[in-house]
Formats: sequence, structure tokens, C-alpha cells
Amino acid sequence: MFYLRSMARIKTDKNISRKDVIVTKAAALFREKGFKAASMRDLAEAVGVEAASLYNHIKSKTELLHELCFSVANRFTHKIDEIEAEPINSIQKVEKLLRFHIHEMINHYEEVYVSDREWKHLADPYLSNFQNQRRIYRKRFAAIIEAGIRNKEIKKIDAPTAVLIMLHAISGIESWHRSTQKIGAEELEENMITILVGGLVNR
Amino acid sequence: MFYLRSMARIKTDKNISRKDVIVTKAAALFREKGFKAASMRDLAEAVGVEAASLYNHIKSKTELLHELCFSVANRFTHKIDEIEAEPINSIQKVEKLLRFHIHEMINHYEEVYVSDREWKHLADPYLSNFQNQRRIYRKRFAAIIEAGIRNKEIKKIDAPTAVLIMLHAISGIESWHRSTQKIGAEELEENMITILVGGLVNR
DNA sequence: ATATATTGCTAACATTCGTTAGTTGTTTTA
DNA sequence: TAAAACAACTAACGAATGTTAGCAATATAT
Repeated sequence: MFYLRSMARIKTDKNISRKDVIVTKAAALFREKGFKAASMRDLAEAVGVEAASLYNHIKSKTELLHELCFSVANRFTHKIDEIEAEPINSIQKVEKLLRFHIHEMINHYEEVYVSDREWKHLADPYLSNFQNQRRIYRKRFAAIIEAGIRNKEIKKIDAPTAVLIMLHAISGIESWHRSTQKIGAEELEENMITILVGGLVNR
Repeated sequence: MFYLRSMARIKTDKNISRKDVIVTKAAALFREKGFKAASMRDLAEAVGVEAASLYNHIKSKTELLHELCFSVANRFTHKIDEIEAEPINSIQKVEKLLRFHIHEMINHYEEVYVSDREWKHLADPYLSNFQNQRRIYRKRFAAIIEAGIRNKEIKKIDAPTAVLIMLHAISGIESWHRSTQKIGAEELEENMITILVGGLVNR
């Protein structure tokens, strides 16, 4: 028996739900075009399905953005939990945190980028929650730097400004990804650490 | 004589065209909501006029984006022309360029932000031109850093990576603007210079 | 093998969007 | 002051958007 028209399903490996496939494709699309400019029909095409079919797996377009933003934010929150508890000095904590940011930006580019740039399009209460979570994260990061300043490990600088510089500098890895003549990922990481940590340490 | 319905015109001072008023309001709106999410009806309301009336002064929504992006890009191009010609060392050139970026980001926040984040929505040939202009600018910036490395003024680092860090770090001033507890603009500037230049210099 | 749950499809909806046409009111020019 | 230029308005268009309803095909469980 054969069918004139076959309904090809979204391909999934074990342990990867169809929803995960959609979320992943959404990240790539939102990164490329921006959340607002990316249409559900674009996403459907990327997934290989009709637009309406997506709604068997997801609740709404905004839900995709929630999932992306919070999965990224939660990873950073867990990491700073971990690092705060370690018995190392402030500069080492900053360096560990920066390296984590760099790895995330290199390896989960699309999601991290979307979370960074498109969170504005979240709707309340997600919007407020997200902003809160980020604000708290930055405060904890700043607190690590302030501890380093008190120990004289770190220059006397405004800690929130330092945090702002670090986080945005790392988001510049976006340009590296789009660049045609990329240096290696490890070299990129070492250069970033050299410049950023070098700008903090007290000598 | 009086009118039941009055047609209030867009207010203009001398030397400020109605188009300039629209472009300025567009910058604020595009910054707040993003280019795609900001509608012409939103813009009309901000200007105090009906949406259709805008088209007596502008050609299209995209034209607004062109004007914003290129006016910003041209200011940076002119500045680097100027700085390249000065008889000062590389670190001083970098510092001057950074201070210019910081001033622009502080004083022309909305336009610079829009140019930085929303250029993706330009259409060709503007898109290609813009990307080209930015690429060339970054190369010239990198060349200044490379000269500094050759003179041993600057650490041995990958110059394009350094440029990427600097430019994105400065775009972080966006967070400063949105922050409720802002430090002063001068203090912000000095902190940024301390950290960024401090990360470059060879000691 | 049959029943049930999934997942796909087509068609269509209500909105919103950028933009144009045509007109009226207001300012500037001759 | 009349004519010409300018800038506002109302109305509407066609296209695109997110989403729903209802049905067909496929996979899974009994």
C-alpha cells in the first residue's frame, strides 16, 4: 500500500521530543531574524511541517521565547551558585565565571544570543521574572568583584560597571561566530580572559 | 474664526525639519520596542499625528532605519579618520576612540543603540553597505591595536578580538541607561577606560 | 486487529501592519 | 489677497501574522 501524500513526521532521536526540535530550530531562527521578524510559518518551514502543526507541540510563539530565555538564565544561575561556594579567591571566581560565559556563548550560541537580545518581547509575568533573575545575577557577580576589591586583588573600580563590561564584551562573540576568518575557539577564550581579567587585576 | 477640529502641526524650532522630529522619535521608539515591533501607528502617536501623515515627510519605515544607521556609522568613520591622522601613540589613539564611543553611547544613546542592534532589518543594498562600512571600521581599529603590539605598547593579543571586546563592552552602556542607580557619566567613562585600556597595556 | 492517542493537514479567522488615494485645512509666496 | 505649496486628515487596501477548528493519517497500546 502507498499514499499519494505522506505526512512526514518531525524526526526525533530517543529522548528528544518533537517540542525540543521545535525549540532548537526556533532559537536559530530568532537569532537570525529576531523574534518579531521570525514568523511561525518560517519556523514551520525550518522544521519541515505546516505552521498549524506546530501547535500540537507548543502553546504559543511566546512560549518558545520563555523556554529559551529561562533555560539560559537558569544555567547561569546554577553556575554562580556553584562558583560562589568554591574555596578560591575572587579573581579565580571571576575567571571561572567568564570562562563559563564564553563556553556558553561558543557552544550554545543561538540560545544565549536570543536570551540576551530578545527578552524584551517576553510578556509579563515572564518579563518581570526574567529581568529580576538577571538583575540578581549581576548583583551576585558584582559582589564577587567587590570582595576582590576589598582584598586588594582587584583594582578600585565600580563593580557594576565592571560586570556590565564583562557581560557585554562576551556577547561580542556573536561577531566572532559571524566572522569568516575565525581564530580558534580556545585562542578566542584565552584572548578574552587576558584582556578582561587583565583589566581588573591590581598591580 | 474658530475650528471644530484643528490640525495641529508637528512642532518645529528653526533649523529642525519635521522629518528630523520624526527620525528622532523613531530612534527612541525603535530602541524601546525594536524596529519590527515598533509600528508606524506607534510612531505617529509619539509624534502627535495620524500614521498616514508621516508619509508627507518620509518615504518609508525602512528609510528611517537607513538614516539612523548611516548617520551613526558616518560619525564613527569621520572620527577614526581624524584620530588616525593625529601624531600620538597607539594607546592614546585607542583611548581617544574609546572615549568617543562612550560619549556617543551616553549622549546619543537611542540612535547608537538602534544602529548597533537593528541594522539586521536594513534591506539591500543598504544592508551590504552598512556591513561593509562597519567591517572596514573594525579593521582600521584593529590596525591601530596591531601597531601598538608591534611597538610593545600593547600586550600580544589578537587585535580583532580586542576590538570586538571594546565595542561590545561599550554597548553595555545600554544597561547603565536603563539602571535606576546610575553612577555619574564621568565616573562611568573613567571606569570603562581603566578596565578596557588596563586590559590592553603591556607591563 | 482494533482502539486510542498523536501528529499531521487544509482552511480560515481576526488583527495588525505598512502604505496609498483623495480631501481638507494651514502656511507661505507672489 | 489670491495662488501655490505644504501638511494634516479619513478611509481603505492588500499582505502578513498568530492561532483555532475540524479532519486525515500514523503510531502506539490493548
